[in-house]
Amino acid sequence: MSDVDLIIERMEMRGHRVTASRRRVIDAVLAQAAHFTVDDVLRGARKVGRATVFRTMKLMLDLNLLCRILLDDGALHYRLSTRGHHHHLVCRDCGRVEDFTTCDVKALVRELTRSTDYEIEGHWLEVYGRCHACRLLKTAQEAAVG
Amino acid sequence: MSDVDLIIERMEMRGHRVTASRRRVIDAVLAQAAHFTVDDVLRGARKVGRATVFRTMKLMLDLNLLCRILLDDGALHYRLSTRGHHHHLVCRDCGRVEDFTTCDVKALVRELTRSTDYEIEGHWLEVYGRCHACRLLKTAQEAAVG
DNA sequence: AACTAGAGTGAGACCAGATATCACTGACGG
DNA sequence: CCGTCAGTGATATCTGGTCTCACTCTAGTT
Repeated sequence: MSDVDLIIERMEMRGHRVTASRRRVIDAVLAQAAHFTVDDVLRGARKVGRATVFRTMKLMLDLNLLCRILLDDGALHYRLSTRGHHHHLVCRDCGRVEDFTTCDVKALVRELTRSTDYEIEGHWLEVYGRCHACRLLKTAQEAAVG
Repeated sequence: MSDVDLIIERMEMRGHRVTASRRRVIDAVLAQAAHFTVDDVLRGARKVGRATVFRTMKLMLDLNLLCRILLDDGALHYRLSTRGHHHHLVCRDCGRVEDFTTCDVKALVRELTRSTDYEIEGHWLEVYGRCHACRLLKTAQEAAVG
């Protein structure tokens, strides 16, 4: 099943109509890079009204078809997401993103529960770094200069 | 040393003047609850210009006197912070915050480095839950209804 | 004490991301 | 075929934040 079909199916499953406008937004979202802003989608879905783009993206967020990704400067971007709970490893240079699910927070949750007496219900984790390609590039540049 | 003095000292140490306007912003920040928006500070520092409030808070952010805290709805709030790297455990009901530093991400970093070949440089972690008081309140309310 | 460079200020314009309003459209069930 | 209601889009508005620019204040220099 293609991404488009999956998205459409999930929307219909929840009783939402897949109109021409929504379809255009979905197409524009699928055409984006690893992560993007609403504005990027707006530019990619020309004939669709601003409000509808925001509404459709919020809907996709609610249906877990999109997720948000926090850049290290505090900006929130969007990203396609067809799975559930996961985190992001973002390359600070090129913006490339790897999803990962192995956040072993059990130990942390246990300790926090004990020390603070909170009932812990969720967490948000983003990891930042530099991907292999960008690291190679950087060392090559440094070698050229030095 | 009081919080005010600490903040003033750190500002002066870095060559920034502590003017009357900045002083008013600092006072307004110190008067806030666990976390707050720029707008809250704006309301608390009446005679100071909007731009100056933003500038001063950014300065305090740069000097690690403030930190940002990501609420689970994606909103970014500010919080007083006199220490370095730490994370937040936020109560979803009352907004109370506990700081903690024990984020044992070493294992995660090792695994991600191995599996993705990124050089990992940083992370952002927020934990959400319900504090003891809010839990008590909730169970009391449920008992009253049921 | 007067001078001056430069940090800091504030009113206001502007910008981006997002929501609210409201008249309209168009798809579907009866 | 009609009524209903989800969805649409133009537009206004809001919020969080930056930019600009003329101004002020202050610390250091003569």
